[in-house]
This record gives sequence, C-alpha cells and structure tokens, in this order.
Amino acid sequence: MGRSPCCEKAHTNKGAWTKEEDDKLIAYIRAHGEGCWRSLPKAAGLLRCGKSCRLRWINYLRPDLKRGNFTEEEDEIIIKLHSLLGNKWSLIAGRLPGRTDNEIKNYWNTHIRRKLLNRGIDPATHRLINEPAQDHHDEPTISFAANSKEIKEMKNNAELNFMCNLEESADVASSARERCPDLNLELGISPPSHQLHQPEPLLRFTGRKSDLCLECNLGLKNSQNCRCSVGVIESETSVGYDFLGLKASVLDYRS
DNA sequence: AAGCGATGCAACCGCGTCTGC
DNA sequence: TGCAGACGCGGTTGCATCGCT
Repeated sequence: MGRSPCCEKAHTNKGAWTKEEDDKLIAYIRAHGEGCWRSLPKAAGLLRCGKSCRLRWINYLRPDLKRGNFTEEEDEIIIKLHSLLGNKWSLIAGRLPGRTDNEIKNYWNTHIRRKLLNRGIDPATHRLINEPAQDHHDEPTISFAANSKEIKEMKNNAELNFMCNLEESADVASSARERCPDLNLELGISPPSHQLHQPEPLLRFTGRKSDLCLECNLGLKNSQNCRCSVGVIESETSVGYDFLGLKASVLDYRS
C-alpha cells in the first residue's frame, strides 16, 4: 500500500515563500502556537502543505534563530559533533542554539567539507586522507567507555545523569559503530582528576595515549589554540580536554 | 557586457518513527 | 496489537547570486 501524500498537492503553492505567506504563518503561530502542522495551512489561510509550513517556520521564521555567519567556535563544535554523531544534523543543531539542522547541513556541505578536505581530512570519516585503514591503535580516537548495551545500563547510574533517557545516544553510538567499525566508540566516562570538585563531565574525548584538544584532533598540533598535552604544553595545570571545550552542563544532550 | 560555471541556501521529497485509537 | 495519520529527519534538488573569462 502506498503512502498517502502529506497534502493535497493540486491546491498547494510550491517554491519560494512570499512576504504575505510569511506574515500569515507568523501571525497564526503567534496566536495559536506551533503544532498541528497538518491543519495549520488551512487554518492560517495558506495554500501550502503542513510540512512546508513547518520547514519555513523552523528554518527561517522562528524568532530565536541566529542569522549570519558561523563563528570559528561553531565550526569546531560542528566538526567535533559530526565526528561523534555523523550526519545527525538535528542532534548537532541541538547543541548550537539558534541554528537549524538544515542550516548546519548546508553549512557542512558547502564550507566545512571543503575546509576539512583542505586540511587533508576525510569529512566522512574524520581521518587523514590516504591514511591506511588498518592499525589505528595509536591514534587518538573518539572514545566512549561502553558499548551500546552498557550505555543502556548506565541509564540507572545516577553519576551518569547525562545519559538519562538517552537511548538515542546508545542508538547513535551503535549506528556509528556499524557505519564505522574501525572507529572506536567506547564511551569513556571518567572524571577529570583536576576537577573532582566540579560536576561530572558529561562526555570526554579520551585518546588512547592522551587527551587531545580539538586542534590536535584536527591534526593541528602546533596550533596556538592547542590546549592539550600533545600539542604545546601550556602549563602543569592544563585543564585537559573538556569535550568541545564546553562546560559539562553545555553538553546536556537533551537541553 | 555577456556567457558560463561555481557556490550557497531555501525548499522539496521520501522514508522512518512516534502516537493515538 | 495493529493500523493509520502526523511528525521529524536526512538527502537531494532547484534557483538566485557571484565571480571569472
């Protein structure tokens, strides 16, 4: 049995939205809130399908959207999260307030892919291009401390509150493992020795030999931004590598 | 100035998942 | 428990704009 169309295509507009359509959509959502996308177009007096309205609102009209260029910091976050999650644009967008999955997806395909390729990094695998596929034991990898089964068990562990209600993460890790069997996705949850007084880190990257900063993970060991033990050693009290350089709370996956 | 390819981004499409009955 | 409708996501397309020749 075929899937029924999401809307009556014969009576809907397609293509670019007009100012009038935008205004109608904004006015309706301001008055009634988001949701019921299926019935929204008719109620709002729009000749659009619900999906189109939803997309327009989420990707363009939402008042909390951050317009404008991505910052270097956002670039790095996207790269890191993509190395972790793959093409899970909505999850990546969830870590970047004001950015949409569509925007990040477009930005990845137009800017970051090229940026990584210029650095000699395969954007799909985040490995150096021309790197041998086998024997990655000594290289830094994105590391988790548990397999997907263990991840689910961790849900009961209060210490790992970031994993609560996170079957999604298990699935992501699991699917990532399937997609990239050579990618180490063990989930490493270990408190930083220097930060025991602080809240538990939600997620740490742990290299096999040492914790790496973003720059080192990107193969930029001599970067002046390097803040790990592999690159320029800044001080004895180096903060190590807090995932993405973010505080633990920022990484609350479901915020 | 015109032609043309490259680029960037908004929007569409199809499928998987969720949810209510 | 199964089904159908609705929603959300990721991949892809189409078009406007830019920059080079």
